[in-house]
Amino acid sequence: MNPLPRVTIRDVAAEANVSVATVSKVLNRRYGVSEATSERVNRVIREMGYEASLVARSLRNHKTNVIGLLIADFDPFGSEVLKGAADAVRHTGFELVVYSAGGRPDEHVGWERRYLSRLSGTLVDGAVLVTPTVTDVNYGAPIVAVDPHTGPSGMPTVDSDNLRGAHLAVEHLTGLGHRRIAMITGRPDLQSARLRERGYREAMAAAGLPVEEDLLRLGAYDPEVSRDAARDLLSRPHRPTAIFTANDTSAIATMEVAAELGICVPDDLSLVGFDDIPEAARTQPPLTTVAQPIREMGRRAVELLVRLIGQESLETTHITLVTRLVERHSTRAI
Amino acid sequence: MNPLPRVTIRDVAAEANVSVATVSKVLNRRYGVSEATSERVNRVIREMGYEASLVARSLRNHKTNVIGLLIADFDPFGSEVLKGAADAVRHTGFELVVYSAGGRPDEHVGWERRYLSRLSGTLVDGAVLVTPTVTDVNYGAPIVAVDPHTGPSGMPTVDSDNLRGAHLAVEHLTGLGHRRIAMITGRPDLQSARLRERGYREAMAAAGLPVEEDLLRLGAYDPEVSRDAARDLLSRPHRPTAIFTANDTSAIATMEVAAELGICVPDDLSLVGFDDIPEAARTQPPLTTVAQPIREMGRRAVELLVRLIGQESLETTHITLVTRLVERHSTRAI
DNA sequence: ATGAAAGCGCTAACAT
DNA sequence: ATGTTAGCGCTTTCAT
Repeated sequence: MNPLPRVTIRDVAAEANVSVATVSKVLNRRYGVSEATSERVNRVIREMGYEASLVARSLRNHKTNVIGLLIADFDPFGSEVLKGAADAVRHTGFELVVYSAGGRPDEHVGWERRYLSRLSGTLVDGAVLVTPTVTDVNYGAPIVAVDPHTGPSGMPTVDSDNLRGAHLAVEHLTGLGHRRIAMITGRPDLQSARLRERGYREAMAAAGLPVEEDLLRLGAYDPEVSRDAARDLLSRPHRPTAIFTANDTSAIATMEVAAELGICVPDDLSLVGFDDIPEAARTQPPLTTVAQPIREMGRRAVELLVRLIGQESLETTHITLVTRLVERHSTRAI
Repeated sequence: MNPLPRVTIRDVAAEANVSVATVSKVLNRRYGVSEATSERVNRVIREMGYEASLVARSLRNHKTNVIGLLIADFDPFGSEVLKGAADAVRHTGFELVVYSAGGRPDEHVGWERRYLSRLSGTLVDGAVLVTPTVTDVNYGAPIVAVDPHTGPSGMPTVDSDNLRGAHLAVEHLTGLGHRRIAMITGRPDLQSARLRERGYREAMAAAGLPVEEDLLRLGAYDPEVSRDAARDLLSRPHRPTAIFTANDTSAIATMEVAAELGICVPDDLSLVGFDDIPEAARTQPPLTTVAQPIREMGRRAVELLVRLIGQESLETTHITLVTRLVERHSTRAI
């Protein structure tokens, strides 16, 4: 029952009556091993169930064939990026390992930085950072950021066109005749959230509509905060006829609050989200939202990273994917 | 732009004019370093942004404080287990790293075995295996299996009461007056799937209903295979009035096929799934299903593993969680 | 209080 | 064809 000690290359060497160097050569298919020896060593390897230690190997080589993905939380956005990355990695000969922040809030900011320095050059050949808080550092290995908190820095980045997405959302609403359009905003520390808010303001202005600051409420990409925001917005005497939320999670929270208040979506209130997470298609009514190709962002990030690792010279290291409006049933003409 | 070489303990030592041993002592808060030296070293560490390499450290110590989670695929089940595990790990002082199978089919069976031997004793102190194909091996580190393919072996296991869950599903259907109840089965290589099928047969028998072999179709826990199964079942002249599917993914596929065929759920067809993945609550109509506490399975697996790593002596290493019927709107009395 | 040196498991020069 | 050896970055005796 007690864990057996690991079988090491020395055990194999001893058992096969050769040196560890020979075993290593067999392992790595190097030349200079006779057919007979090679076969014998392989047999012993199989018999003993030996596998080279990834750790020891990493320490020696500086190539591991694994790419890391660092993610703060397994929220819907992160999970989708993850799936896309897992998908892309299949065709690359790399393996994927995922690190999640331990979760202690005090360790939150900059956690990817610590992880990275501990891993890079050793355990991973490069890493994808999902919504990282830091983007300014030069690590020991290539890094690609997906939807970073701060705007494009020197770091290779995959994001989507948040500004245009917000335009699309608001234009859809104004096109439907809405004029009192509120917004539940995202996390002010995130570039994506700021762009979505800017898009809202620009599109309102373009439609000749005044932006009433009172109609902007912080949702912080968080269900609870968004519920409060929605409750505030919807329990006013002169409430907005439409709400644009900075992400789908906020929209879903808003929908729930509306239901509690007896406000019918879309009859009494139009709602547009952002992201198009899988859940958005399954709300009641299904949510009209701005789709970001989240999985594709994960996929592209891995592809970019692999090329970076391979030292390919790239025309550009900033990829911005298009956003588009997905009209479902949470909006209606006024 | 080119990645800087890693800062190593030697760089720090050189910069601080001490030996690497001293730096190591400072790092690990060992006694025998003067206050002054310690402070100086710490300053240099901060200035250089040094972090000890996880790899080198693992190779030396044989304790890493990280637990691994091995998962074949980020499917809904696996993702939920992952969330539960990530949750539980927060309170343990361990860190979680997730490995996903590369995905090449030829490498599929037994992939967790290879990973495990490469990691154990070095990179992770123990591992959680999600729906592993092998359960019979003694590795270098503690292992906990979640919903293993084969039945309980010697390996510590977390699963749920699949047999009782299937009973619940079929009893619900027979209680509603259904008699022609079909089943779309799971993957025959999985213990869980076999138990669900056995439960179906037992409950049918208990209700005095004959099991027509023709009413059993393979769904393999796979959307595509399940669609075919559903199409076959539903396009017969004398079709079943109810279908019990081995998991929710199959149920959702069946629901889609029913819609295509103009068969109304639940009016023309009652449907019961298994798992209660998040998607199940959001189908149209919402799916009646047997809930497994998937996240809790992940949580319990981590808890069990941590105790195993800590050498605690346990009363039992097999945890079976209860399943329960969640009645939503995909079933109706005949 | 500090440092020299051995060694964790492995690979790659460099012998033989 | 095979073996010897150095060294990857770190921790830990064991000197000094």
